[in-house]
Amino acid sequence: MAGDRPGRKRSEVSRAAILEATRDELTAEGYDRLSIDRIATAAGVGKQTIYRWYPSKSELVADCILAGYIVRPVIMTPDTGDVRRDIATWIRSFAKESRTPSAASLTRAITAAAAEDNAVAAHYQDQVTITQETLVTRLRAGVDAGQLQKDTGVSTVAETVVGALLYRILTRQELDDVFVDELVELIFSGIVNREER
Amino acid sequence: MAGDRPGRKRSEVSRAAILEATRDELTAEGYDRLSIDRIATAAGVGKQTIYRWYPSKSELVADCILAGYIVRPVIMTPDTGDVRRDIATWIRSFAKESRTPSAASLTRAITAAAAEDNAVAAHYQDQVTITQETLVTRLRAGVDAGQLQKDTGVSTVAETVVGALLYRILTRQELDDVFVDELVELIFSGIVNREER
Amino acid sequence: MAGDRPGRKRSEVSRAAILEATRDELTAEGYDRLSIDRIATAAGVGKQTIYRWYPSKSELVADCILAGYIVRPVIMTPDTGDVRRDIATWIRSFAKESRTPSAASLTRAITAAAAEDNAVAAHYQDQVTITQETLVTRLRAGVDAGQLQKDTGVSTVAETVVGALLYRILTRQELDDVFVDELVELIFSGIVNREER
Amino acid sequence: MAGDRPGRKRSEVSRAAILEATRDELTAEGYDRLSIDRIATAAGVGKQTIYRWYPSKSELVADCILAGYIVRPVIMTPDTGDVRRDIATWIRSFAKESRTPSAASLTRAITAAAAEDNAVAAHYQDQVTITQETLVTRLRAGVDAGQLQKDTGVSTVAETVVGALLYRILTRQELDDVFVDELVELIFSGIVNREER
DNA sequence: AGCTAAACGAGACGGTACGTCCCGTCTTCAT
DNA sequence: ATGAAGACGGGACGTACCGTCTCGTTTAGCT
Repeated sequence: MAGDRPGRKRSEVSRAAILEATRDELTAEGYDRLSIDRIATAAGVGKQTIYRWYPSKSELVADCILAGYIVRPVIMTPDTGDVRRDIATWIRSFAKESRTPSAASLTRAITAAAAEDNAVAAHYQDQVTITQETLVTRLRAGVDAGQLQKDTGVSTVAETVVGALLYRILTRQELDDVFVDELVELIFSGIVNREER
Repeated sequence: MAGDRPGRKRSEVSRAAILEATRDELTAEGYDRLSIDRIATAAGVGKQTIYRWYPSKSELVADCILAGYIVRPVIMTPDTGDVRRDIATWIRSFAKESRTPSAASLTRAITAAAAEDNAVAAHYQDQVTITQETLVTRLRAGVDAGQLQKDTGVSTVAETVVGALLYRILTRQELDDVFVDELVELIFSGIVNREER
Repeated sequence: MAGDRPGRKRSEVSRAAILEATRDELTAEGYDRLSIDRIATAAGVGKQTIYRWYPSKSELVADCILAGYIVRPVIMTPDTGDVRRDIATWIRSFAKESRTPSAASLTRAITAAAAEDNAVAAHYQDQVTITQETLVTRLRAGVDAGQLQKDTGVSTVAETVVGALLYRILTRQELDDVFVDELVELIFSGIVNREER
Repeated sequence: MAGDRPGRKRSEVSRAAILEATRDELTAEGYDRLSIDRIATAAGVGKQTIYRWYPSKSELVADCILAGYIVRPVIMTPDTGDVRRDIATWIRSFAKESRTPSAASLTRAITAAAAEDNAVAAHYQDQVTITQETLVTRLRAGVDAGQLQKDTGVSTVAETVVGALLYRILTRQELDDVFVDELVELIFSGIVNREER
């Protein structure tokens, strides 16, 4: 069989401890100030056990994301039949959850990590895609129901929404109701003045 | 007179050398791997000369932005009378410029810096605001001309556009024509299906 | 019968491989830089197989000496009837053999080991004693033959000779003919001037 | 002028602290178990300050000897006119001093160091030479006074005496009166039986 | 012209963290 | 039961940088 090599197996206990410690450090200190020494100590693990599995700080963070230690809780939206209301609810939930200081700082940290490293960026992308899934699904249902235009670039819309929200988080601006409302209005109605057409 | 203290004056040659070296390091290595020692050596300057003026890495980067060493070239748009065409042109220019590898990596580095540090974030915000200025001005003109809706949240629109573009840069996705076109369509027309109203 | 326990018996092949690898490491690197990991790899043996039999680095080296992997070839001297000539021959042989670079470095390594560790020192002492044996025997024969003084502290003489030789090896001085001749003269005749008595 | 380089000067306080800590570690742990980390901590010094001046553990120990932090107190001998008595006194003093546990362990450590490293060996040699100086001087005076044979290889005698003593220290044998007396007898009278000539 | 003082390059300092090597132990599979 | 393979918690290695602190030197304003 494949995995029947001799030698001790990888300790899942250690793996979990390392990833938890990494997430905590990331939240508390940010990506820039991550310290492998500190993570090892906090996880009660030898440094080599970290380096054995992760060639670099970024791979560690990447696995942290992959293993689901750094997740925005997936936001669900009921399908009330009114797309705009449902999407607005989703955005409002996201905004609310983002106002938690620790969530915001973890988001900033992980975004910085993604910005600086290719490997992290890939996993980050996957993770955000999952977050967007509900949004995309609801939008698609709206298209099918004829409420949204047939040729709507559903994923572009989702990305634009998430991009706008992340931008506010990164620049440390409030995700307040005014912004959310304007964003929803923008997304749905656009800015063209149709009265004078 | 103020500032007429005795002693040697701050060397502008050194200041410029430091900021240039910082920008180069930032482009090449990213914010995370910035090294003051290396900057000092590259700039041919003693470390103390850096620390005399910048209490920390982030302040240095902040001044680097402030002094215009890290700028996206301000993109101008002619007012052809057609708002949508003009905005599309602006976005397309931004996208094109962002496809330069060094511009993209510098953008990522500085965004990471902003994500991790408050002081940088503030200057970053200012800088992006300047970048958005043309966009905002053109949009406002469109509103005045009656082409756009009166209550358009002009700066929210600008932020959403920039947010979406930055998001693509951060996640290392192509800023291709399809995305740009869909973004423009989204911004102007929204996604609601007006046929079946 | 004793030792008839169940299970696989200790592999003499492994034991030999370990001791040989230890001797080689010792010669090449010295006691200070001995590495159990490297020995295990070189011997094609698991580390545990070493630790099962040797509680520490020093015990390993001690057994290495005990098992005769680290020996100065026993120097024999014919009994020509002339003690002084025979002893001189012995010393000259020892000196010659010590001029081999690998023999010298192994001697230094093992001496360092003995200096730093009690257990090694004991075995070292035994080993040197064996080396001295021929010397002591020949000296004793000389005493019996009336050529040497009756109350000669035979083992003190042997130790002094060996001590002097080792001292030259440790300090990396040549064991040249001049030194050997002076040593022999010293041992046999002493330094007192008998002419003017 | 020569030494007018820019930059902060080497801290003599740190140098002294490092050498003292090294000597203490050497006495307590031996050469093999020397730890630069521990020395740095004990000396209240950054590790780099050690590595800046000493490329390796052995260079550090070498400077420690050179700077006189590891010395056997120089043993003086009055010239009573009786060479044998004076030399015996010297040896007895050396033996007595060597019975101090810390002196013995430091001697063993430094001898191990000399055995394993060329650079240390050179300085060690110098240091021992100084120790032997008194001995050599007294012997030479004995030769001049006609008490010793004219062609006595004075330094070979000194080396043999010291070599024999060090050998006993290395192998952890007592430097008792019996040994000392036999050594003195051997050195002065040799072992040849003159009665029956 | 001489004095005082700030800024400069250079570089040593006490430290923190890095990524690697090795220690001695423990676990797993194969013989 | 023994053995090789190899992961584990931990200690030390030698290096890179941090931010601070002297140094000798240069440049300015003030007397």
